[in-house]
Amino acid sequence: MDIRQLRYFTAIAEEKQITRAAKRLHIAQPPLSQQLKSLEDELGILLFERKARSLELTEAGEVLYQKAKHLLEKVEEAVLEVKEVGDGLKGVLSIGSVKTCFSYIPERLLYFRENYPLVTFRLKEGDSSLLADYVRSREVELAIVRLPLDMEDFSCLPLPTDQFVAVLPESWSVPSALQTKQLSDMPLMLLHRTNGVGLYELVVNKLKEHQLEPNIICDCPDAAMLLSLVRSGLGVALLPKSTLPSFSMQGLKMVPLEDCLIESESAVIWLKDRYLSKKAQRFIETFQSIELAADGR
Amino acid sequence: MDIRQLRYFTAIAEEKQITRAAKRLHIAQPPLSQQLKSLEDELGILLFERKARSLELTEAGEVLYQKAKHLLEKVEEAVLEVKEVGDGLKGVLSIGSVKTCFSYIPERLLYFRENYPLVTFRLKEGDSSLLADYVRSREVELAIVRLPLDMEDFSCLPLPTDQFVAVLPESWSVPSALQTKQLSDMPLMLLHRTNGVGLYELVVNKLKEHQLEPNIICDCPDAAMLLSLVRSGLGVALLPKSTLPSFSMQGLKMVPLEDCLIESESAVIWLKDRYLSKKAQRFIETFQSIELAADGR
DNA sequence: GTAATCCATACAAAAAACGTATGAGTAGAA
DNA sequence: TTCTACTCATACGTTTTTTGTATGGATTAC
Repeated sequence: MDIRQLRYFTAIAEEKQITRAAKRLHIAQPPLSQQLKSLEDELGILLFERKARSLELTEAGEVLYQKAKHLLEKVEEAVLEVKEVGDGLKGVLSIGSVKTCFSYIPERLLYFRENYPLVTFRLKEGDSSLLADYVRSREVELAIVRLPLDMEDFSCLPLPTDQFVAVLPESWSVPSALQTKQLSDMPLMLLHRTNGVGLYELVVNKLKEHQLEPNIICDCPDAAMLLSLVRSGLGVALLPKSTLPSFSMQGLKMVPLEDCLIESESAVIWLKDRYLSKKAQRFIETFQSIELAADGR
Repeated sequence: MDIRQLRYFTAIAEEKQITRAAKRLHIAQPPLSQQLKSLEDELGILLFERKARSLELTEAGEVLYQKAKHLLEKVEEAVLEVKEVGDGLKGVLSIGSVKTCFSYIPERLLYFRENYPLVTFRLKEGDSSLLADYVRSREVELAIVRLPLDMEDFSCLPLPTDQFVAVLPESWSVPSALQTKQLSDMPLMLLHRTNGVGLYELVVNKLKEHQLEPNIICDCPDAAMLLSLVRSGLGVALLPKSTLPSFSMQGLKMVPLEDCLIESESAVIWLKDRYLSKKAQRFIETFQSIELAADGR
């Protein structure tokens, strides 16, 4: 039995005539007679009672007609849904993001969902090297991470570079801007990945390049913890500016670095030369178009 | 899209390998590759992610797999059910029966249902000519009727001939047997069809053949009414013997006709040279085998 | 009785599916 | 690394299936 045969059969059942059904199906009449016969032979039963002028369904034929109609509907439905999923119009998209980049997410998710309302999201977070592993193991399809990162396995879409700012306790007497060299006098606190090379090393190296010996009193993988420590007056945190919108700044003061030497780069990454779902592709396109729009401003 | 292609696809999805799936399907590997490709082309989407050693379903592939599995089950189910109905093992069988033959029914229905427990019944009643019309218009597939009847449109299975008996009020002084000629003295009551020629004419003609002028004081299409009239002492009813088991004989007395001149014939009838459902055919076979068994006694 | 319809069959052409042979790419072992 | 083993994809010829054309038989409408 065949889907085509079922279509033929239902056409005959509805037209009650092979000739008319053949016209409707845009085929000649004899093949349709034959297909009906072969279906009847295969089932070993008579589906139509051949009356003089028209064909009438037998009881078994009626049963098959009801089933076939239902089945054909289901088939159509399945094809449509599979196509939607395949075209990235529907499905679940797993994304990872480091917390310090999370401020990029909401706006873009909102925009994406306007265009693809059937796509839902599953978010994971972690530091960049963990997220890179998630991408490699397919736990997420793409991730928003801070560079540097070993990019051998990944394709990427760079996000706008991001200046580092200093975050000081509000209680401190705070200048409106800082020179980088002033930092060496202050107790610094930096983000540090649980493993791998990242921002921490970037900052330390940058400062050393300028013959500055930083006074790092704490490193921590979590920005919220870090900011709490600042709030308590322990020291000064150095963070990419884009990190801050996600956190409460109560009791804190952000101060830009006047001679900004340190910049942070972020990027959307995904597995290079491997299957990437359509919805992930569309998500990346969305990201891209938003960057372009932002550039245009 | 094709049922075969869905079968192929699910096999690949389950085996995660085209080679293994091809073995399972008893075909060579290349055609299976082709069929998969043609399915993917038709849908316009990738169903499997070609990994080095095995194929993994994409999200769209996973959706199709779930749908396909379900669809294939439904197809199997539909085929089985259609076959059952077509083989007469399942369905609704519409039967008509005149009340005076109803005593034939219960035993045979019981026996039939032992062999075909999924077949259910829809019973209609009426006089023989009405039932003949029901058969012609397909309101019932077969009917149990009293002859005579215009048999041009029908095939039939004759049932055992049936002697007429007289039914008298119990209160009357009743002989243990009657001569037919004694009937002419008595007030007779006969069944009479609402239209058409039937038992009534049969009886009247038979009596006239023997130079007996019957004294018919009532005719009535319904046996129950007729027997009520007898019970009240109005007269004597002449009925086929097989009619009586369906009715209460309280206040009545059945008396055989000694020189039984009048016989009634019944038959199962159905449309000649037209489609007859398998279940009806089986019902007729059952009837036949019961008659044979009864003859053998 | 004739024309018009409709279904079924016969046969040829076109399309689809299949099998064999073969090549390219990758994983695991030597 | 090289070699082997294994998998998938492609090319091409063969077989099977499906379709179209031509035609005959049966039935209805005029």
